[in-house]
Amino acid sequence: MGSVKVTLPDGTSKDFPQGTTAREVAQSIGPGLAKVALAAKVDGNLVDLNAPIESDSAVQVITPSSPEGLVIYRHSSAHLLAAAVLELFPDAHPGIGPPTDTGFFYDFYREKAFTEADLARIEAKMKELAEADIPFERIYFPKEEGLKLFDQMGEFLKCELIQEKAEPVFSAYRTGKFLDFCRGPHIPSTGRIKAFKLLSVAAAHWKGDENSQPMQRIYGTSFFSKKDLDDYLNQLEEAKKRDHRRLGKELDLFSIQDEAGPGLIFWHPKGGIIRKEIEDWLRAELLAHGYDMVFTPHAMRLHLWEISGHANFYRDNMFGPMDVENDRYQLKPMNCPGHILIYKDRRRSYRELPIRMAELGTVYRYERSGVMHGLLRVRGFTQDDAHIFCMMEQLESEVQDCVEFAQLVLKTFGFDRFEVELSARDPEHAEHYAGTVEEWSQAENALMNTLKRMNIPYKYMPGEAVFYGPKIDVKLVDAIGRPWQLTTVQFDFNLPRRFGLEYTAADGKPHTPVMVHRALLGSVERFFGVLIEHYAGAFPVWLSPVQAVVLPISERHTDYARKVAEELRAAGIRVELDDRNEKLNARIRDAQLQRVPFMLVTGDREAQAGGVAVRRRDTGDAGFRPLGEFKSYLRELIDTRTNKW
RNA sequence: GCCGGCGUAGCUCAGUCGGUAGAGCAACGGUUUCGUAAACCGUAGGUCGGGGGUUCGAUUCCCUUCGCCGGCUCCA
Repeated sequence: MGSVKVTLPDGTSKDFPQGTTAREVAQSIGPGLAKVALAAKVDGNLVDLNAPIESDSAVQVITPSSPEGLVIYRHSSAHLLAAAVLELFPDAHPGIGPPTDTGFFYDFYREKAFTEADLARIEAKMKELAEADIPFERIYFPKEEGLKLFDQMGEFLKCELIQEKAEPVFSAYRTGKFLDFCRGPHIPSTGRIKAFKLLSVAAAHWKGDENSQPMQRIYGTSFFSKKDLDDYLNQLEEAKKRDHRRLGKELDLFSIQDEAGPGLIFWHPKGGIIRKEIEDWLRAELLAHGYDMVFTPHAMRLHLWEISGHANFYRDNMFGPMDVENDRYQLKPMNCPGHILIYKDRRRSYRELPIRMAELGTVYRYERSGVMHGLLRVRGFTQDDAHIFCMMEQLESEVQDCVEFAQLVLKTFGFDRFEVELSARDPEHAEHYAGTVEEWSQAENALMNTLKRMNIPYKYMPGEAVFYGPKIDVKLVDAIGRPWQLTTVQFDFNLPRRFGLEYTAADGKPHTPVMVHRALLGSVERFFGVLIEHYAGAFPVWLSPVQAVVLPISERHTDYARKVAEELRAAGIRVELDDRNEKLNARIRDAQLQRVPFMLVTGDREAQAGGVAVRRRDTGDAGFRPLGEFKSYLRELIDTRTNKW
């Protein structure tokens, strides 16, 4: 029996008998480590703690503090879930059950649907199985033999997976009565799973194919400690409180009307004023960034969409065409063809480039009935769209300007974190893409260089590009850490060619310009939805529909209160007078619930001294301020678009 | 589109094992004139999402349709 040399992450190495396990390695480092160990990484491969080490290797013990720890733990949690389901529902057939970013799920095929009550029973059974501390036992099967076994068990879905994915000898894990085709690794035993909760049951399709078997997916989450679990559950509660659909109703910002149709947004006065503020800011910035503002029709001849290709490859996402006289018209799903027509309306010189055409362009896209979601997924929306026509050598600086512009958006609306993704072509399938290999490399390099020059970390996503060009997506991260994809900067090789765009270059000859599609907010609707959730309805002063409310203490203070309101209104401040016959407390409560940033209490003392008693929505009573002073303070908060004050 | 759940007053919800419905808040009328998160009394308000069926009788049971919610899939 030989020995193997085990190198630990700190660089030290030690000899062990061949076939020693990672658990024994952990034990030799310290009993404490062995106790918390979940799995191990041997030469970069994740394995079970009791996997034998057969040759010299680098070994790292995976514990709850390792990045991989939680993923493995949740994968094991998914197995625990399946084990519990099979105990209670022998008619359920397990499909797949992976960990996710926030927990885990397991898909089952079963005739009858699981109910909420079933979830509670399953969770109780999981608890029981966890307390029984059942080991996760790794077993190897030759493919044929394993197939036969799963077939005898009636696990037809597992058989399908084994047929497709299994190595000649594959691994499976046994947890009590539950046997699963699984690569692993898993934690040592169910007793280690301390804090978990089942969250919901929903539908899924077998292998994500909607024509395939409908499955029932049970979602759950697990954490190493009860506290982490509680924190997560609280965060879910917090997210629920911020739900823009609920706040949209409570704050009277927008609605969706049954009578009008799903996915179509009605902006109420209070949402409307916020939209106006956003748009005013954006327009001013667009002009400052050298964009031209254009407006294009909402419906155009279908023929135009045939040229652009949308009538073909985008048809499933378009409203049907309408008959007009002897022609067919199409409600626009995109703004690009309109802008292209403006470009094409006369000859263009290289001296004019880049041309940056911006439009708050309202588009209509057909979304399948089950997918609409408040403001975040709708059928009619307004993109803050722009198309940049330029020469290849101008591309980098244009892209940089777009990314900087996106950063300005983030800053202005109080987001401090973002993530960037660069989607490139799949190098294996050049035939799927418009444009030559050289052009693609040039464009991808331009995007990449820009991000590198700007020192922006990004995720490189090969194969994620759309067929017409590579793109940069910016996801902003909101106040409670959720990412939202809004900004997109897309390169386009396709449309300039399809429409035969040209400019006359210095050599006097026609050349084809390149085109960049770019949206910063994405769509005004979605952006608004994200903003509502980000601020939890408590907008900064410049965006608040009502910036201050004046509250006379009793009827005899109404005249003074009215004067206060008029003076603020004259300074362009959105102020309301609440002189309803309600107690001060009640009116304060209403203003708080409406997230009005400032409440101005006016009684005898204030009238006497010519000022207001300021109450802030966040910190409460802020004491007396002379009216003139408060007015300029408020004006400044608005003019500087201050997010925190 | 698919799977599951749900549609009762403006809002949030209760209720009817088949005999046409209630609460709180909001609205309206009155009393009260109040100092930092809900004063008091009263009034009015519903073809129980729409259509069809079963039934002496349907808000309740069945079918269908529209919409919403949780997901799948897809995207700004």
